[in-house]
Formats: sequence, structure tokens, C-alpha cells
Amino acid sequence: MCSFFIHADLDAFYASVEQLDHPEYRGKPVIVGGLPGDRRSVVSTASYEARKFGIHSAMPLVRAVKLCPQGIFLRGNMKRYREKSELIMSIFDEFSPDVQQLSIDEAFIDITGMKSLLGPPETIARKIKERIRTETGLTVSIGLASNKYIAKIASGMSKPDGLYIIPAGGEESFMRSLPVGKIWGAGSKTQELFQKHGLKTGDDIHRLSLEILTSIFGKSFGLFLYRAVRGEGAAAFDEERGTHSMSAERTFPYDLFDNFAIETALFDICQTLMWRLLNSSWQSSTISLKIRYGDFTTEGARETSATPVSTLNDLYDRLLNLFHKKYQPGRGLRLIGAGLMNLEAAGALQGDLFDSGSTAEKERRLEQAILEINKKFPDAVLRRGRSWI
DNA sequence: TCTGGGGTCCTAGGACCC
DNA sequence: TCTGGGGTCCTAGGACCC
Repeated sequence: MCSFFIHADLDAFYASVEQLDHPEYRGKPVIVGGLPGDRRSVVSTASYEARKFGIHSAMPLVRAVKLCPQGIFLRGNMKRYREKSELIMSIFDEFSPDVQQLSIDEAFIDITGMKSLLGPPETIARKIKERIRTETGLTVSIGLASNKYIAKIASGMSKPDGLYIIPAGGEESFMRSLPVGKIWGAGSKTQELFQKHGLKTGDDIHRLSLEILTSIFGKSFGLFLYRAVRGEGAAAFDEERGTHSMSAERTFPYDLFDNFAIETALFDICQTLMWRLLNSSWQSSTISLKIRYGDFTTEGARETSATPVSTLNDLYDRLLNLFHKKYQPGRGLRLIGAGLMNLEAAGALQGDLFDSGSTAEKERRLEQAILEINKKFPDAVLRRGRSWI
């Protein structure tokens, strides 16, 4: 039986939600990502009206302001976007038991074998678009193909509010006719390589042997390209993927030089990370540190210990130690970040460190109590003062 | 123009062991 | 005293995506 996958992708999601909630924004250039004057922000989403001015995602905000000073600039409201996202995903769920959410605004929907229940694939795609429109007021672009990779590329080419169907058997010719700029997984560095080797379309890549592709692009990515231009799906979209990590980072409006200010920022990031860890079912013994200097050079360091991170102070101590090993004093700090790598299912914490009544156990309980309060009153974020250390 | 924040995956090299 | 080959674990950095 032939498989059918839909890739559904909301159009200019954050900006569209804002235009929905604020009718006065409709038909106008809306830029979500920051307010004019915010230093070091980037555009998260630009409405289609804003894109006419040349504004796009990831563009520095100051540039967007120059291109379109009359635009409506917003910092964004993630809570509202998540709310809308949940509604959208629940609609997708009604069309298939197999929905794979990729991000806040896109998902694969496996509609293989749904024909007898819901009609042919194209009918299902149109029904999804209609239901999203009537029940959320938003538009979604859909790609429909026999594998996820092709469906993903097709949805991007149908934007906005489109439907692009690649018929079964047409995968390879579709990929061969594709400009290399549309190949998912090939970013700016790879595009430079394409240009250097005179590769303009999927067909140009198709002509090269696997050996040549791997010699240019490396073993893994060369094989990926070899398969992609033959219309095959990509392992990147397989459900079960390996390691997990969580991280938090912050870019400062102005570079930090002062030790106390830097350590305070690091502590703050540790709190964010620890709340998330306690709110998850993970534990981790590997911490990572990220620093970016004023000149944008970025360095990382990580450290694996014998025991998993137990408390906020434990996390902070480990990171501060790593920070002082890595940081070159005197250099302005643009960004600091922290992460927990190789997350594993949290087992019962053990060892005498965690005997009830021990300092560490008391710490853990206090932190969990604060987390509970924050969950109940999310608008009044409670944080431990740094003086408590 | 001057570059966010949160992720995943790949590569290359070093340490260590057999 | 000099040195093979393979496996595993860890780290740093880079590319990419939304």
C-alpha cells in the first residue's frame, strides 16, 4: 500500500495570531521579535505584509525597523501561541492517530489507510485546511506526498495558504527539478558549496556519484543528498531520535565585564534550567557552558560527573567552576548559556548525599516547593535571592 | 544589517583499554 | 624501546532547523 503523508505548516504563525487577536493589525506589516529600540533582537516572524519590505525571520531587528519604520513591532506572547498551537494539534489529531509534531506550528500527519474513513488524500488535505480556518481563523499550508521529506518541501513551496501534491511515482522527478536552494537540510554553508561546484538543481546533484558527493559533503550528508535527489525519505524525520538535552541562554543588551553581574546572570540562567529539570522526568550528569564574547566568538565547555545534578546550588557550583576555567577575564561577554546533556530517565536519587534530613535533601525540597508555587501562580515568578547561596 | 533562543546531528581528535 | 588495530567514551566546534 502506498503511504501518504501530510506536512501542515501554519503561515507566519506568530504574526497571524496577533492579527487575529488584534483586528487593527490586519492587512498591516506585523513583526514579532522585539520593539524598536530593542538591541540585539532578531525577527521571529514577519507577516506577509512585512515580507514585502524585505523583512524575514532571523533578520536583526534594527534592520527590520530601518526597512519598515511604520511596521507594528511586538515582543510576542508565547503563552497565547502555545494555546493556539494546542488547538491546532488537536484538530490534526482528529484526522489520524499518527501525528508527529515538529515544532509549535507544524506537524506531519500520516493519513496512510485513512481513505475509507475520510476520503482520498487530497480531500483530507482540503478538509484539514478548512477546519483550521473555521475553528482557529488561521491559514495552513500543506504538502502531500508519499514520504515526509517530500511533503515538507512541498508545503514550503505552497505558502501561503496552499496545497501542493506530489503524486506517487513523481518524487524523483520533483526532486530533480528542484532548485538547490529548496533542499531542506542544506543551509547557507552548503549553498556556498553548491555554488562552488556549479550545482544549481537537484538534477545536477543527481548526476554525481555517491563517491563524489561524500568527498565534497562528507560521508553522512553526501549520502543524505544522494538519497534526497532520488526522492527517498530522510532519516531525520524518523520518530525515535537519540539523545536529549535542555539549555537556557541569554544575550545581554550590552556586553558584561563585571564579575558580579556575570555571576548573577549565570545564577539566573541556572534557576531557569533547574525549574525546567525539576518539572521534567529527566536527570543529567553532564553540564555544558556556552559563552560568546563581544566579537561574537563563541566557546563551549562541558563536564561529565559521576553523579547527576541534584539541586540548584549544585548546578550553579558546577557551572561556575567550569566558567572560571574557560572565561578569559577582561573580555566583554555578550552571551552566557548553560545546558544539561545526555538526559536520562530520572531514577530515585540515591546515596548518603540524599538521606532525608541532609542539607542536600532540604535544598531539593525547598526548590521543589518554590517550583510548586510558581506552577500555581505562573504570573508571579518566585525566585530565590542570590544572597541565599 | 550585525547577528535570539532552544534544540538535533555530525565530525574529529584525545584518552584509555584490550 | 617502539608500536598495530579496534572499540568506547568524552569533548569542542560547527551546521542546520524552527
